[in-house]
Amino acid sequence: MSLKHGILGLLSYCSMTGYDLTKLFNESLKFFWNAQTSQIYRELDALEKKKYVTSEQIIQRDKPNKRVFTITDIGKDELTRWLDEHSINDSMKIRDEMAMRVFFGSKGDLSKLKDELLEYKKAKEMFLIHLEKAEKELNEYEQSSGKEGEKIYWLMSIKRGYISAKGHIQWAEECLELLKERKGKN
Amino acid sequence: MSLKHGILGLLSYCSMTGYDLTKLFNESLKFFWNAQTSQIYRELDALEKKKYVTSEQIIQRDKPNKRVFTITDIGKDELTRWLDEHSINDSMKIRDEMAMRVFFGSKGDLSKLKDELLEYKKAKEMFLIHLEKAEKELNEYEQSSGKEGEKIYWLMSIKRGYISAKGHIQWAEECLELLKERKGKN
DNA sequence: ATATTATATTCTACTTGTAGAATATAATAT
DNA sequence: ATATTATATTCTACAAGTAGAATATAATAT
Repeated sequence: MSLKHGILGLLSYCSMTGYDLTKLFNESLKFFWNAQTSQIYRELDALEKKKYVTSEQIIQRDKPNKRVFTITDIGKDELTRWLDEHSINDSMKIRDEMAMRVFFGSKGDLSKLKDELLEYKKAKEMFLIHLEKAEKELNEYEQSSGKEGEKIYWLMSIKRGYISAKGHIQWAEECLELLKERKGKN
Repeated sequence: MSLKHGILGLLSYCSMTGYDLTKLFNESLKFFWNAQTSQIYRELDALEKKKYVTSEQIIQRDKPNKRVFTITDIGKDELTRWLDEHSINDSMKIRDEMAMRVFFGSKGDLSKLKDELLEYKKAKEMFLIHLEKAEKELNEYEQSSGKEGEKIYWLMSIKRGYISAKGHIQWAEECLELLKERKGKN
C-alpha cells in the first residue's frame, strides 16, 4: 500500500541506489514499516515502469556497478497526490497481531503467554532505545544538511513511535498484572 | 499472517457458517484486524483443504442453503501451536501508514495535513466509542454464555485497543499543536 | 592464502490483502 | 405489486508482503 510512496519519499530527498535506499530505509521508515530488501528492489523496478523514477547505471572500478534511481516529476506528483488525496479509512485499517494473540489466550499455555508478554515488553523497550538514538542522530543530521524543513515532520513520526511503544509497554504490564494471580493452564 | 488463526479461533468457540463467522468477526476481531468477506470465505476454503476445518452443507427451506464449518483436532492443534510457538519478531512488525504520511509531510499541503490530523483524531474517537459499546456487550454476553474463561483475554485485547486509540488521539493533538504556528505550504 | 565484510542486485516461490461486483433465495415492509 | 433487508456465497483481478537464497566484485583483516 505505502512502500511505494515511502520509496518515492526517500528519493525525493536525493537520488540513490537501491542499496543506499535500503540502508536509509532501515534507519528511518523501518521504525514503522517493514520491508525485505528484495521488495524494495522489486518496487523500484515497478516505479521505473510507471515512469515515477528513472535509473542510470554507474560503472565502478573499485566496487560492483550500481544503478542510481532518480524521482521524476510524475513521481513527485504521485507522492503529493498520495499525501493530499488520501482517505482516512486507509489510516484506520489496523492489523494488530498481538491483540489477536491475547484475544485467543485461553487456547494457549498461560505461562507461555506470560513469557511472551514479558518478552514483548522488553522488545518494545529496545525499540524505544533505538528510537531515542534515531532522534539524536536526526538532530545532528538536521544541522549539517539543508533539511531543516523536514525536521518537524520527522519529529512527529518519532513522537508517534514513542507514544505507541510506551502504550504497548504499559499494556503489557497491565496484562501481566491481570494474569498474576492465574496459575496453570487457561 | 493471522487471519487464518483468527478464523480458527472463532470456530473454536463454536461451529458456524461463513456468513455468521463474518458477522462475528466484524463484532470482535475487526477492532484489530481488517478482512474482506471474500477473504474470509477464501480462507475457509484454504483451511478445509488443509484439514483444519470441515464443512457440512445444510439445506434450508426458508433461507438460502448454507455451509457450516467446524474446526478439527488438527485445526485446534494448529491454533495452539500458533499461540505457543510464536516468534516475538512477528509481533514487532509494524506497518503504520499514518506515521509514514506525517514523515513526508513536507511534500504535501500543510492545511490538508491539519485537516487530516483532525479527521484522524475524530475517527479514533469514534473507534473508542465503538470499543466501549463492544466492552459492554461483552459483559452481557459473558454472563449469559458459558465463556467466563475467555473474558480476561477479551478484556486484555480491548484494553490494548483503548491504549492505542488514546495514544493516537493524544499524538494527533500534539501534532496539531506543533503545526499551529505554521501557515501556508511546507 | 583465507575468511570476512561491505557493496550491490536479482531471483524464486509463495502467502496474504484489497476492492468490490455478482449471484441467489426468501421474508418483510410499503 | 414493489422495494428493501437479511441471508448466504462466489468470483475476478490485481497489489503487496514474506522469506530467504543466490550471485558478484573488491577491499580489508587474520
